[in-house]
Amino acid sequence: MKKAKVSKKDISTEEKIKEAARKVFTQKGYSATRTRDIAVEAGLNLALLNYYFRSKQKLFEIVMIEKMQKFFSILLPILYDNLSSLETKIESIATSYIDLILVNPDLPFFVMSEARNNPEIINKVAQKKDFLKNSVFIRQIKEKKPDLNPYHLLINLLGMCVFPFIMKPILQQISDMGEPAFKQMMTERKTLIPVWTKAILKSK
Amino acid sequence: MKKAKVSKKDISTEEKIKEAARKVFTQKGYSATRTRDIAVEAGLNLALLNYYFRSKQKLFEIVMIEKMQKFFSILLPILYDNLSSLETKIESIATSYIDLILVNPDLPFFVMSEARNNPEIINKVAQKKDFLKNSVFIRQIKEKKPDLNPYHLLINLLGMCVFPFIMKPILQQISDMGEPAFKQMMTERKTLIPVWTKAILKSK
DNA sequence: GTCTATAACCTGATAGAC
DNA sequence: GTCTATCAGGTTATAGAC
Repeated sequence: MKKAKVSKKDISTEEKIKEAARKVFTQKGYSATRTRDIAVEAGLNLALLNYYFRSKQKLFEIVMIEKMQKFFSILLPILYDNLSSLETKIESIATSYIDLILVNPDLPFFVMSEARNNPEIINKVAQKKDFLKNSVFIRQIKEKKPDLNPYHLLINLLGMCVFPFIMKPILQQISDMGEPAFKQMMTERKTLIPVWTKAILKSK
Repeated sequence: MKKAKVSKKDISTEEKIKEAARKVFTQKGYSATRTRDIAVEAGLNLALLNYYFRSKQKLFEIVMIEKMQKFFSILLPILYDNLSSLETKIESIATSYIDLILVNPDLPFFVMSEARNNPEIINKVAQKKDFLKNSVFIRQIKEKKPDLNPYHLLINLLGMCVFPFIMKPILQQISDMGEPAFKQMMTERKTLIPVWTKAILKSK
């Protein structure tokens, strides 16, 4: 019997495990996390993980697909929006991605990392092979700048949003930048990235 | 007794192990590699790893520091070059990084990934805490664009070089881009990134 | 559904023969 | 120096009591 109402203090054991799994897997990756870590994080014992999910692998795949969807669910509707201009799309992507990642700082690294170990999993969430090629976004770039490979621009845009978070551990070691300064910088980037991207579009 | 001459077919066992360790560790990361994988890759047996290097951890640290140095050894001399202009530095960084990573495609991910698990290790290779802040490069950006946080530009520049390699597994799944097209794109970027970076510098 | 205890397996490291 | 065999400890998964 499932409960109809779920308050913060009254979540199902299954959900407790998932929540703990989300946290530990995204922080440490598949190989480095032990099922014990998840059990402890959830305040439960090991046996329950296997009772609710058959194995570490199964539990991981659930979390993985969820996170992948989170990562792509921002991109997809914007890329395929027929009504908005290219400029508007660029602004939307920058703002939504940075806001998303500020709240989920481990997300980009986790997605990139596990996509490497298991590239097929991307197909489970990103429909057809050439969904990028046929997007409105790519078409709009081609119209604006026919001589440029449009993927360059998409990579730059995503990179400017995502890469700072990936480089953060190194950046904080080799500079005097603390956590508040980093967040401040990422907030600035929400308005700067569209300006820069447009400058790139206009260049030479 | 060490040999004076070392041909390709006549490398020491120690070096065979190191070479195998480089390959497996950079591909799979610390946690996911088993010492057995390295032994097989080297065409040797497990016991020899512990004979030459005391433990998995020790062997890893050797590889890790080596790779870190490889990654930073490009940046350092350019950042501190008193003679070259900012524009020249930008061109040097783009060209050298992309050339380096085209030959070592797993390098950036490995460095970012393991720097996360073990941030202190960066200090073993990147001298003092504020070596970035006092660099000629950062000073030159400040002169050219006093209103901009100079780290923005460095992050953009590095990101444009490095991020495509990090995103490659995803990119190849969601687009029709194969290996030759990817390499072609990265070669194009060697000349495009400086153009874009200068456009960013000139932007409002 | 939840727990403790344990099985079954894997992995890093070592002993000891050659 | 190199190998085979094996240990010791940890990890995933399951059995069985409650």
